[in-house]
Amino acid sequence: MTVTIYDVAREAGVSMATVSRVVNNNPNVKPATRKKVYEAIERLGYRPNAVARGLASKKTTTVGVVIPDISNAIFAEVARGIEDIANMYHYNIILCNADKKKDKEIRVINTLLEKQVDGLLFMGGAVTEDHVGAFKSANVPIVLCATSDDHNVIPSVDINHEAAAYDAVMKLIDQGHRKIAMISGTLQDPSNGYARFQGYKSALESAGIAYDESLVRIGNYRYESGVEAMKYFIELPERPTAVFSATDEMAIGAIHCIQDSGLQVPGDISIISVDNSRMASMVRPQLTAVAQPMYDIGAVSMRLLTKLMKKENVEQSKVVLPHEIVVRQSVGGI
Amino acid sequence: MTVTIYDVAREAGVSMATVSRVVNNNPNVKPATRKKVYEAIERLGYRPNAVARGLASKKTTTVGVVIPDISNAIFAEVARGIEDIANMYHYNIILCNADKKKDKEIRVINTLLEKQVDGLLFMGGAVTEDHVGAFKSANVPIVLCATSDDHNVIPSVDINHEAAAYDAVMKLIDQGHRKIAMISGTLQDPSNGYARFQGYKSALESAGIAYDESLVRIGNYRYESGVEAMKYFIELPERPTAVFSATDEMAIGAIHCIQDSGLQVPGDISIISVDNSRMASMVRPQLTAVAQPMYDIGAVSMRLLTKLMKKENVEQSKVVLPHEIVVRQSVGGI
DNA sequence: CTGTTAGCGCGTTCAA
DNA sequence: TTGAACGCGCTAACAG
Repeated sequence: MTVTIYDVAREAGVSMATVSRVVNNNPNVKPATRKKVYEAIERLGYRPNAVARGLASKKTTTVGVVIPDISNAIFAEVARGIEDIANMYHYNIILCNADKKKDKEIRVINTLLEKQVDGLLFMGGAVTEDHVGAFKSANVPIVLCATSDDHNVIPSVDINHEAAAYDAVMKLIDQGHRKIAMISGTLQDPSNGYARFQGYKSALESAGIAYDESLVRIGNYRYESGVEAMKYFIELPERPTAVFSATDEMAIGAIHCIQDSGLQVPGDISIISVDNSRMASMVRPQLTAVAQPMYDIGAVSMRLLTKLMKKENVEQSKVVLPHEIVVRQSVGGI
Repeated sequence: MTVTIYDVAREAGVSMATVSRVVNNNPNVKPATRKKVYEAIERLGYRPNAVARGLASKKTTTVGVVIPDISNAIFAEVARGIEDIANMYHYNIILCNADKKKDKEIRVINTLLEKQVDGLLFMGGAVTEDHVGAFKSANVPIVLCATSDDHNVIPSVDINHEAAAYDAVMKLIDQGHRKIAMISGTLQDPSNGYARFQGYKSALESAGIAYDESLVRIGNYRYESGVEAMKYFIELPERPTAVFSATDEMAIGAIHCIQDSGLQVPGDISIISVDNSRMASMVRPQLTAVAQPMYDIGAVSMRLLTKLMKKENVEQSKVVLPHEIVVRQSVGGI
């Protein structure tokens, strides 16, 4: 039924070792022999069995990717960066959604490890002790991707979320805004949530603006929660003149909420966010945002992982990619 | 270093066959023995090697997914549907982007097959003879997902793209429009391109409207190409009163182009599209669109694949999911 | 440059 | 209910 390396060997009149050599591009094969083997392979339609190879060589050329949610544009972009680089280095990726749920994350990490992936890219919520434990039980390299690690012990690639948020809010302050609201993600989320919230607070603080709890709403990163939050802000006795959103999508919800209630962006209220997904230029007014280089985060972390897997020594195991503010039309002066 | 089933066997004082049985939940094990084995597993931190298991059992519990581009929201949604169901049936997925490029598709299909996936989900451009050849050389089930197959010989899950387009254009016609333009995808793309274009033409025809070549522009599915196409239409001596876009994203580009040139949607020009991605309600005016149930297409095709992999007999190997028109605000009467 | 021989870690008969 | 033994298809020494 299935044709094996042994069949090819017989067909070509050589040993299976020789077939293995030509299949793996080992130079120590006489061209004539190589040709014979290729012909036999062709004739038989031989396809190497990567599972057997994996068992024998202890390498699978596949890496595990745990991701919160592939249907989220941000993560999908990261995933594309990962896969492109993986592909370039002849790795395949096993993708697992874990929705930032700790138990699900631990579970998929384990099944990925059972599948003998050569490395693991982890994108998730908080990195807890249990995560670190699971990582340590693996004897393959791990890199955190767009995820922070308080313990600072696992290689990672990310932006500085707090600084990004700080810069965004500073932009608002520079334009003269003082009453600045924030649509945040859950504070349980270290990077997209907590860190960005901290950035917001410290920007206010460094401008001497008192932090006002009533000016912060927690959303779930989605469009609808952006409009909900904004609705709340608009109904405030003294409504903010600007709002900082932790994500583009919530920002777009906020913009539409403002417009739907007869106000103008940025005329009445300015909006800024962090992400700069492709959607940012797909709104009117176009969204001013701090750019988070998602594709690059994916690509760089995969590249780092390849180095780790090859046991090359890396100078920098914690890389922080730069962010920059992309000025479009949603922020105005006061 | 790595603890194997043999180590566990020794630790528990049983044979490796017994360990294998408890790991695989074989009922023929005395509870006391089972307990001993579990304890040994715990003590040693044993993790079954799925590669070895795959070689021995000839099943990997992983399926291959070839997808055009995971960073495209539409496909990302399908992928999520796939992964959720895969997960439910304890499969993992290896994801490969192939950008609808034939040679890349063939290549990844082959590496996926080398990796001994138990099944394959194919989402791509045209299904050529070469594709069919590759599929046949596999001795695992394949299902086409959101992709059509002219030869009609491979199991598939999709909507009827032509009918969806027809319905969309009919909606416009029902509102009194006669001068209806189309922003199409490339006609080389069977489903998103050619089929939707055919639907457009046949809707016109059934309404007795002459087809006008100058009213069709080919885009690349992206936002920018939507604004390009619309710019062209607006500058026409007699501009259309409605436009049908093959995708949401191009439709949103068209809406913004119209608005940026001082016209109104739907006051001056109506817009309708096929997709109904989450973005459709993230524009003003909100986009009227024919809904393509992407998540379901993914979920159903994965479900179908599980049946095929279990050799259950399926009644319907070509499933066409229903589409429906979601009326929002971008279409008006004339 | 080529062939022989051991495993890789596990599932699966077949006996007991 | 349990164990012994074989083989899955291939890589990796080691010889020659």
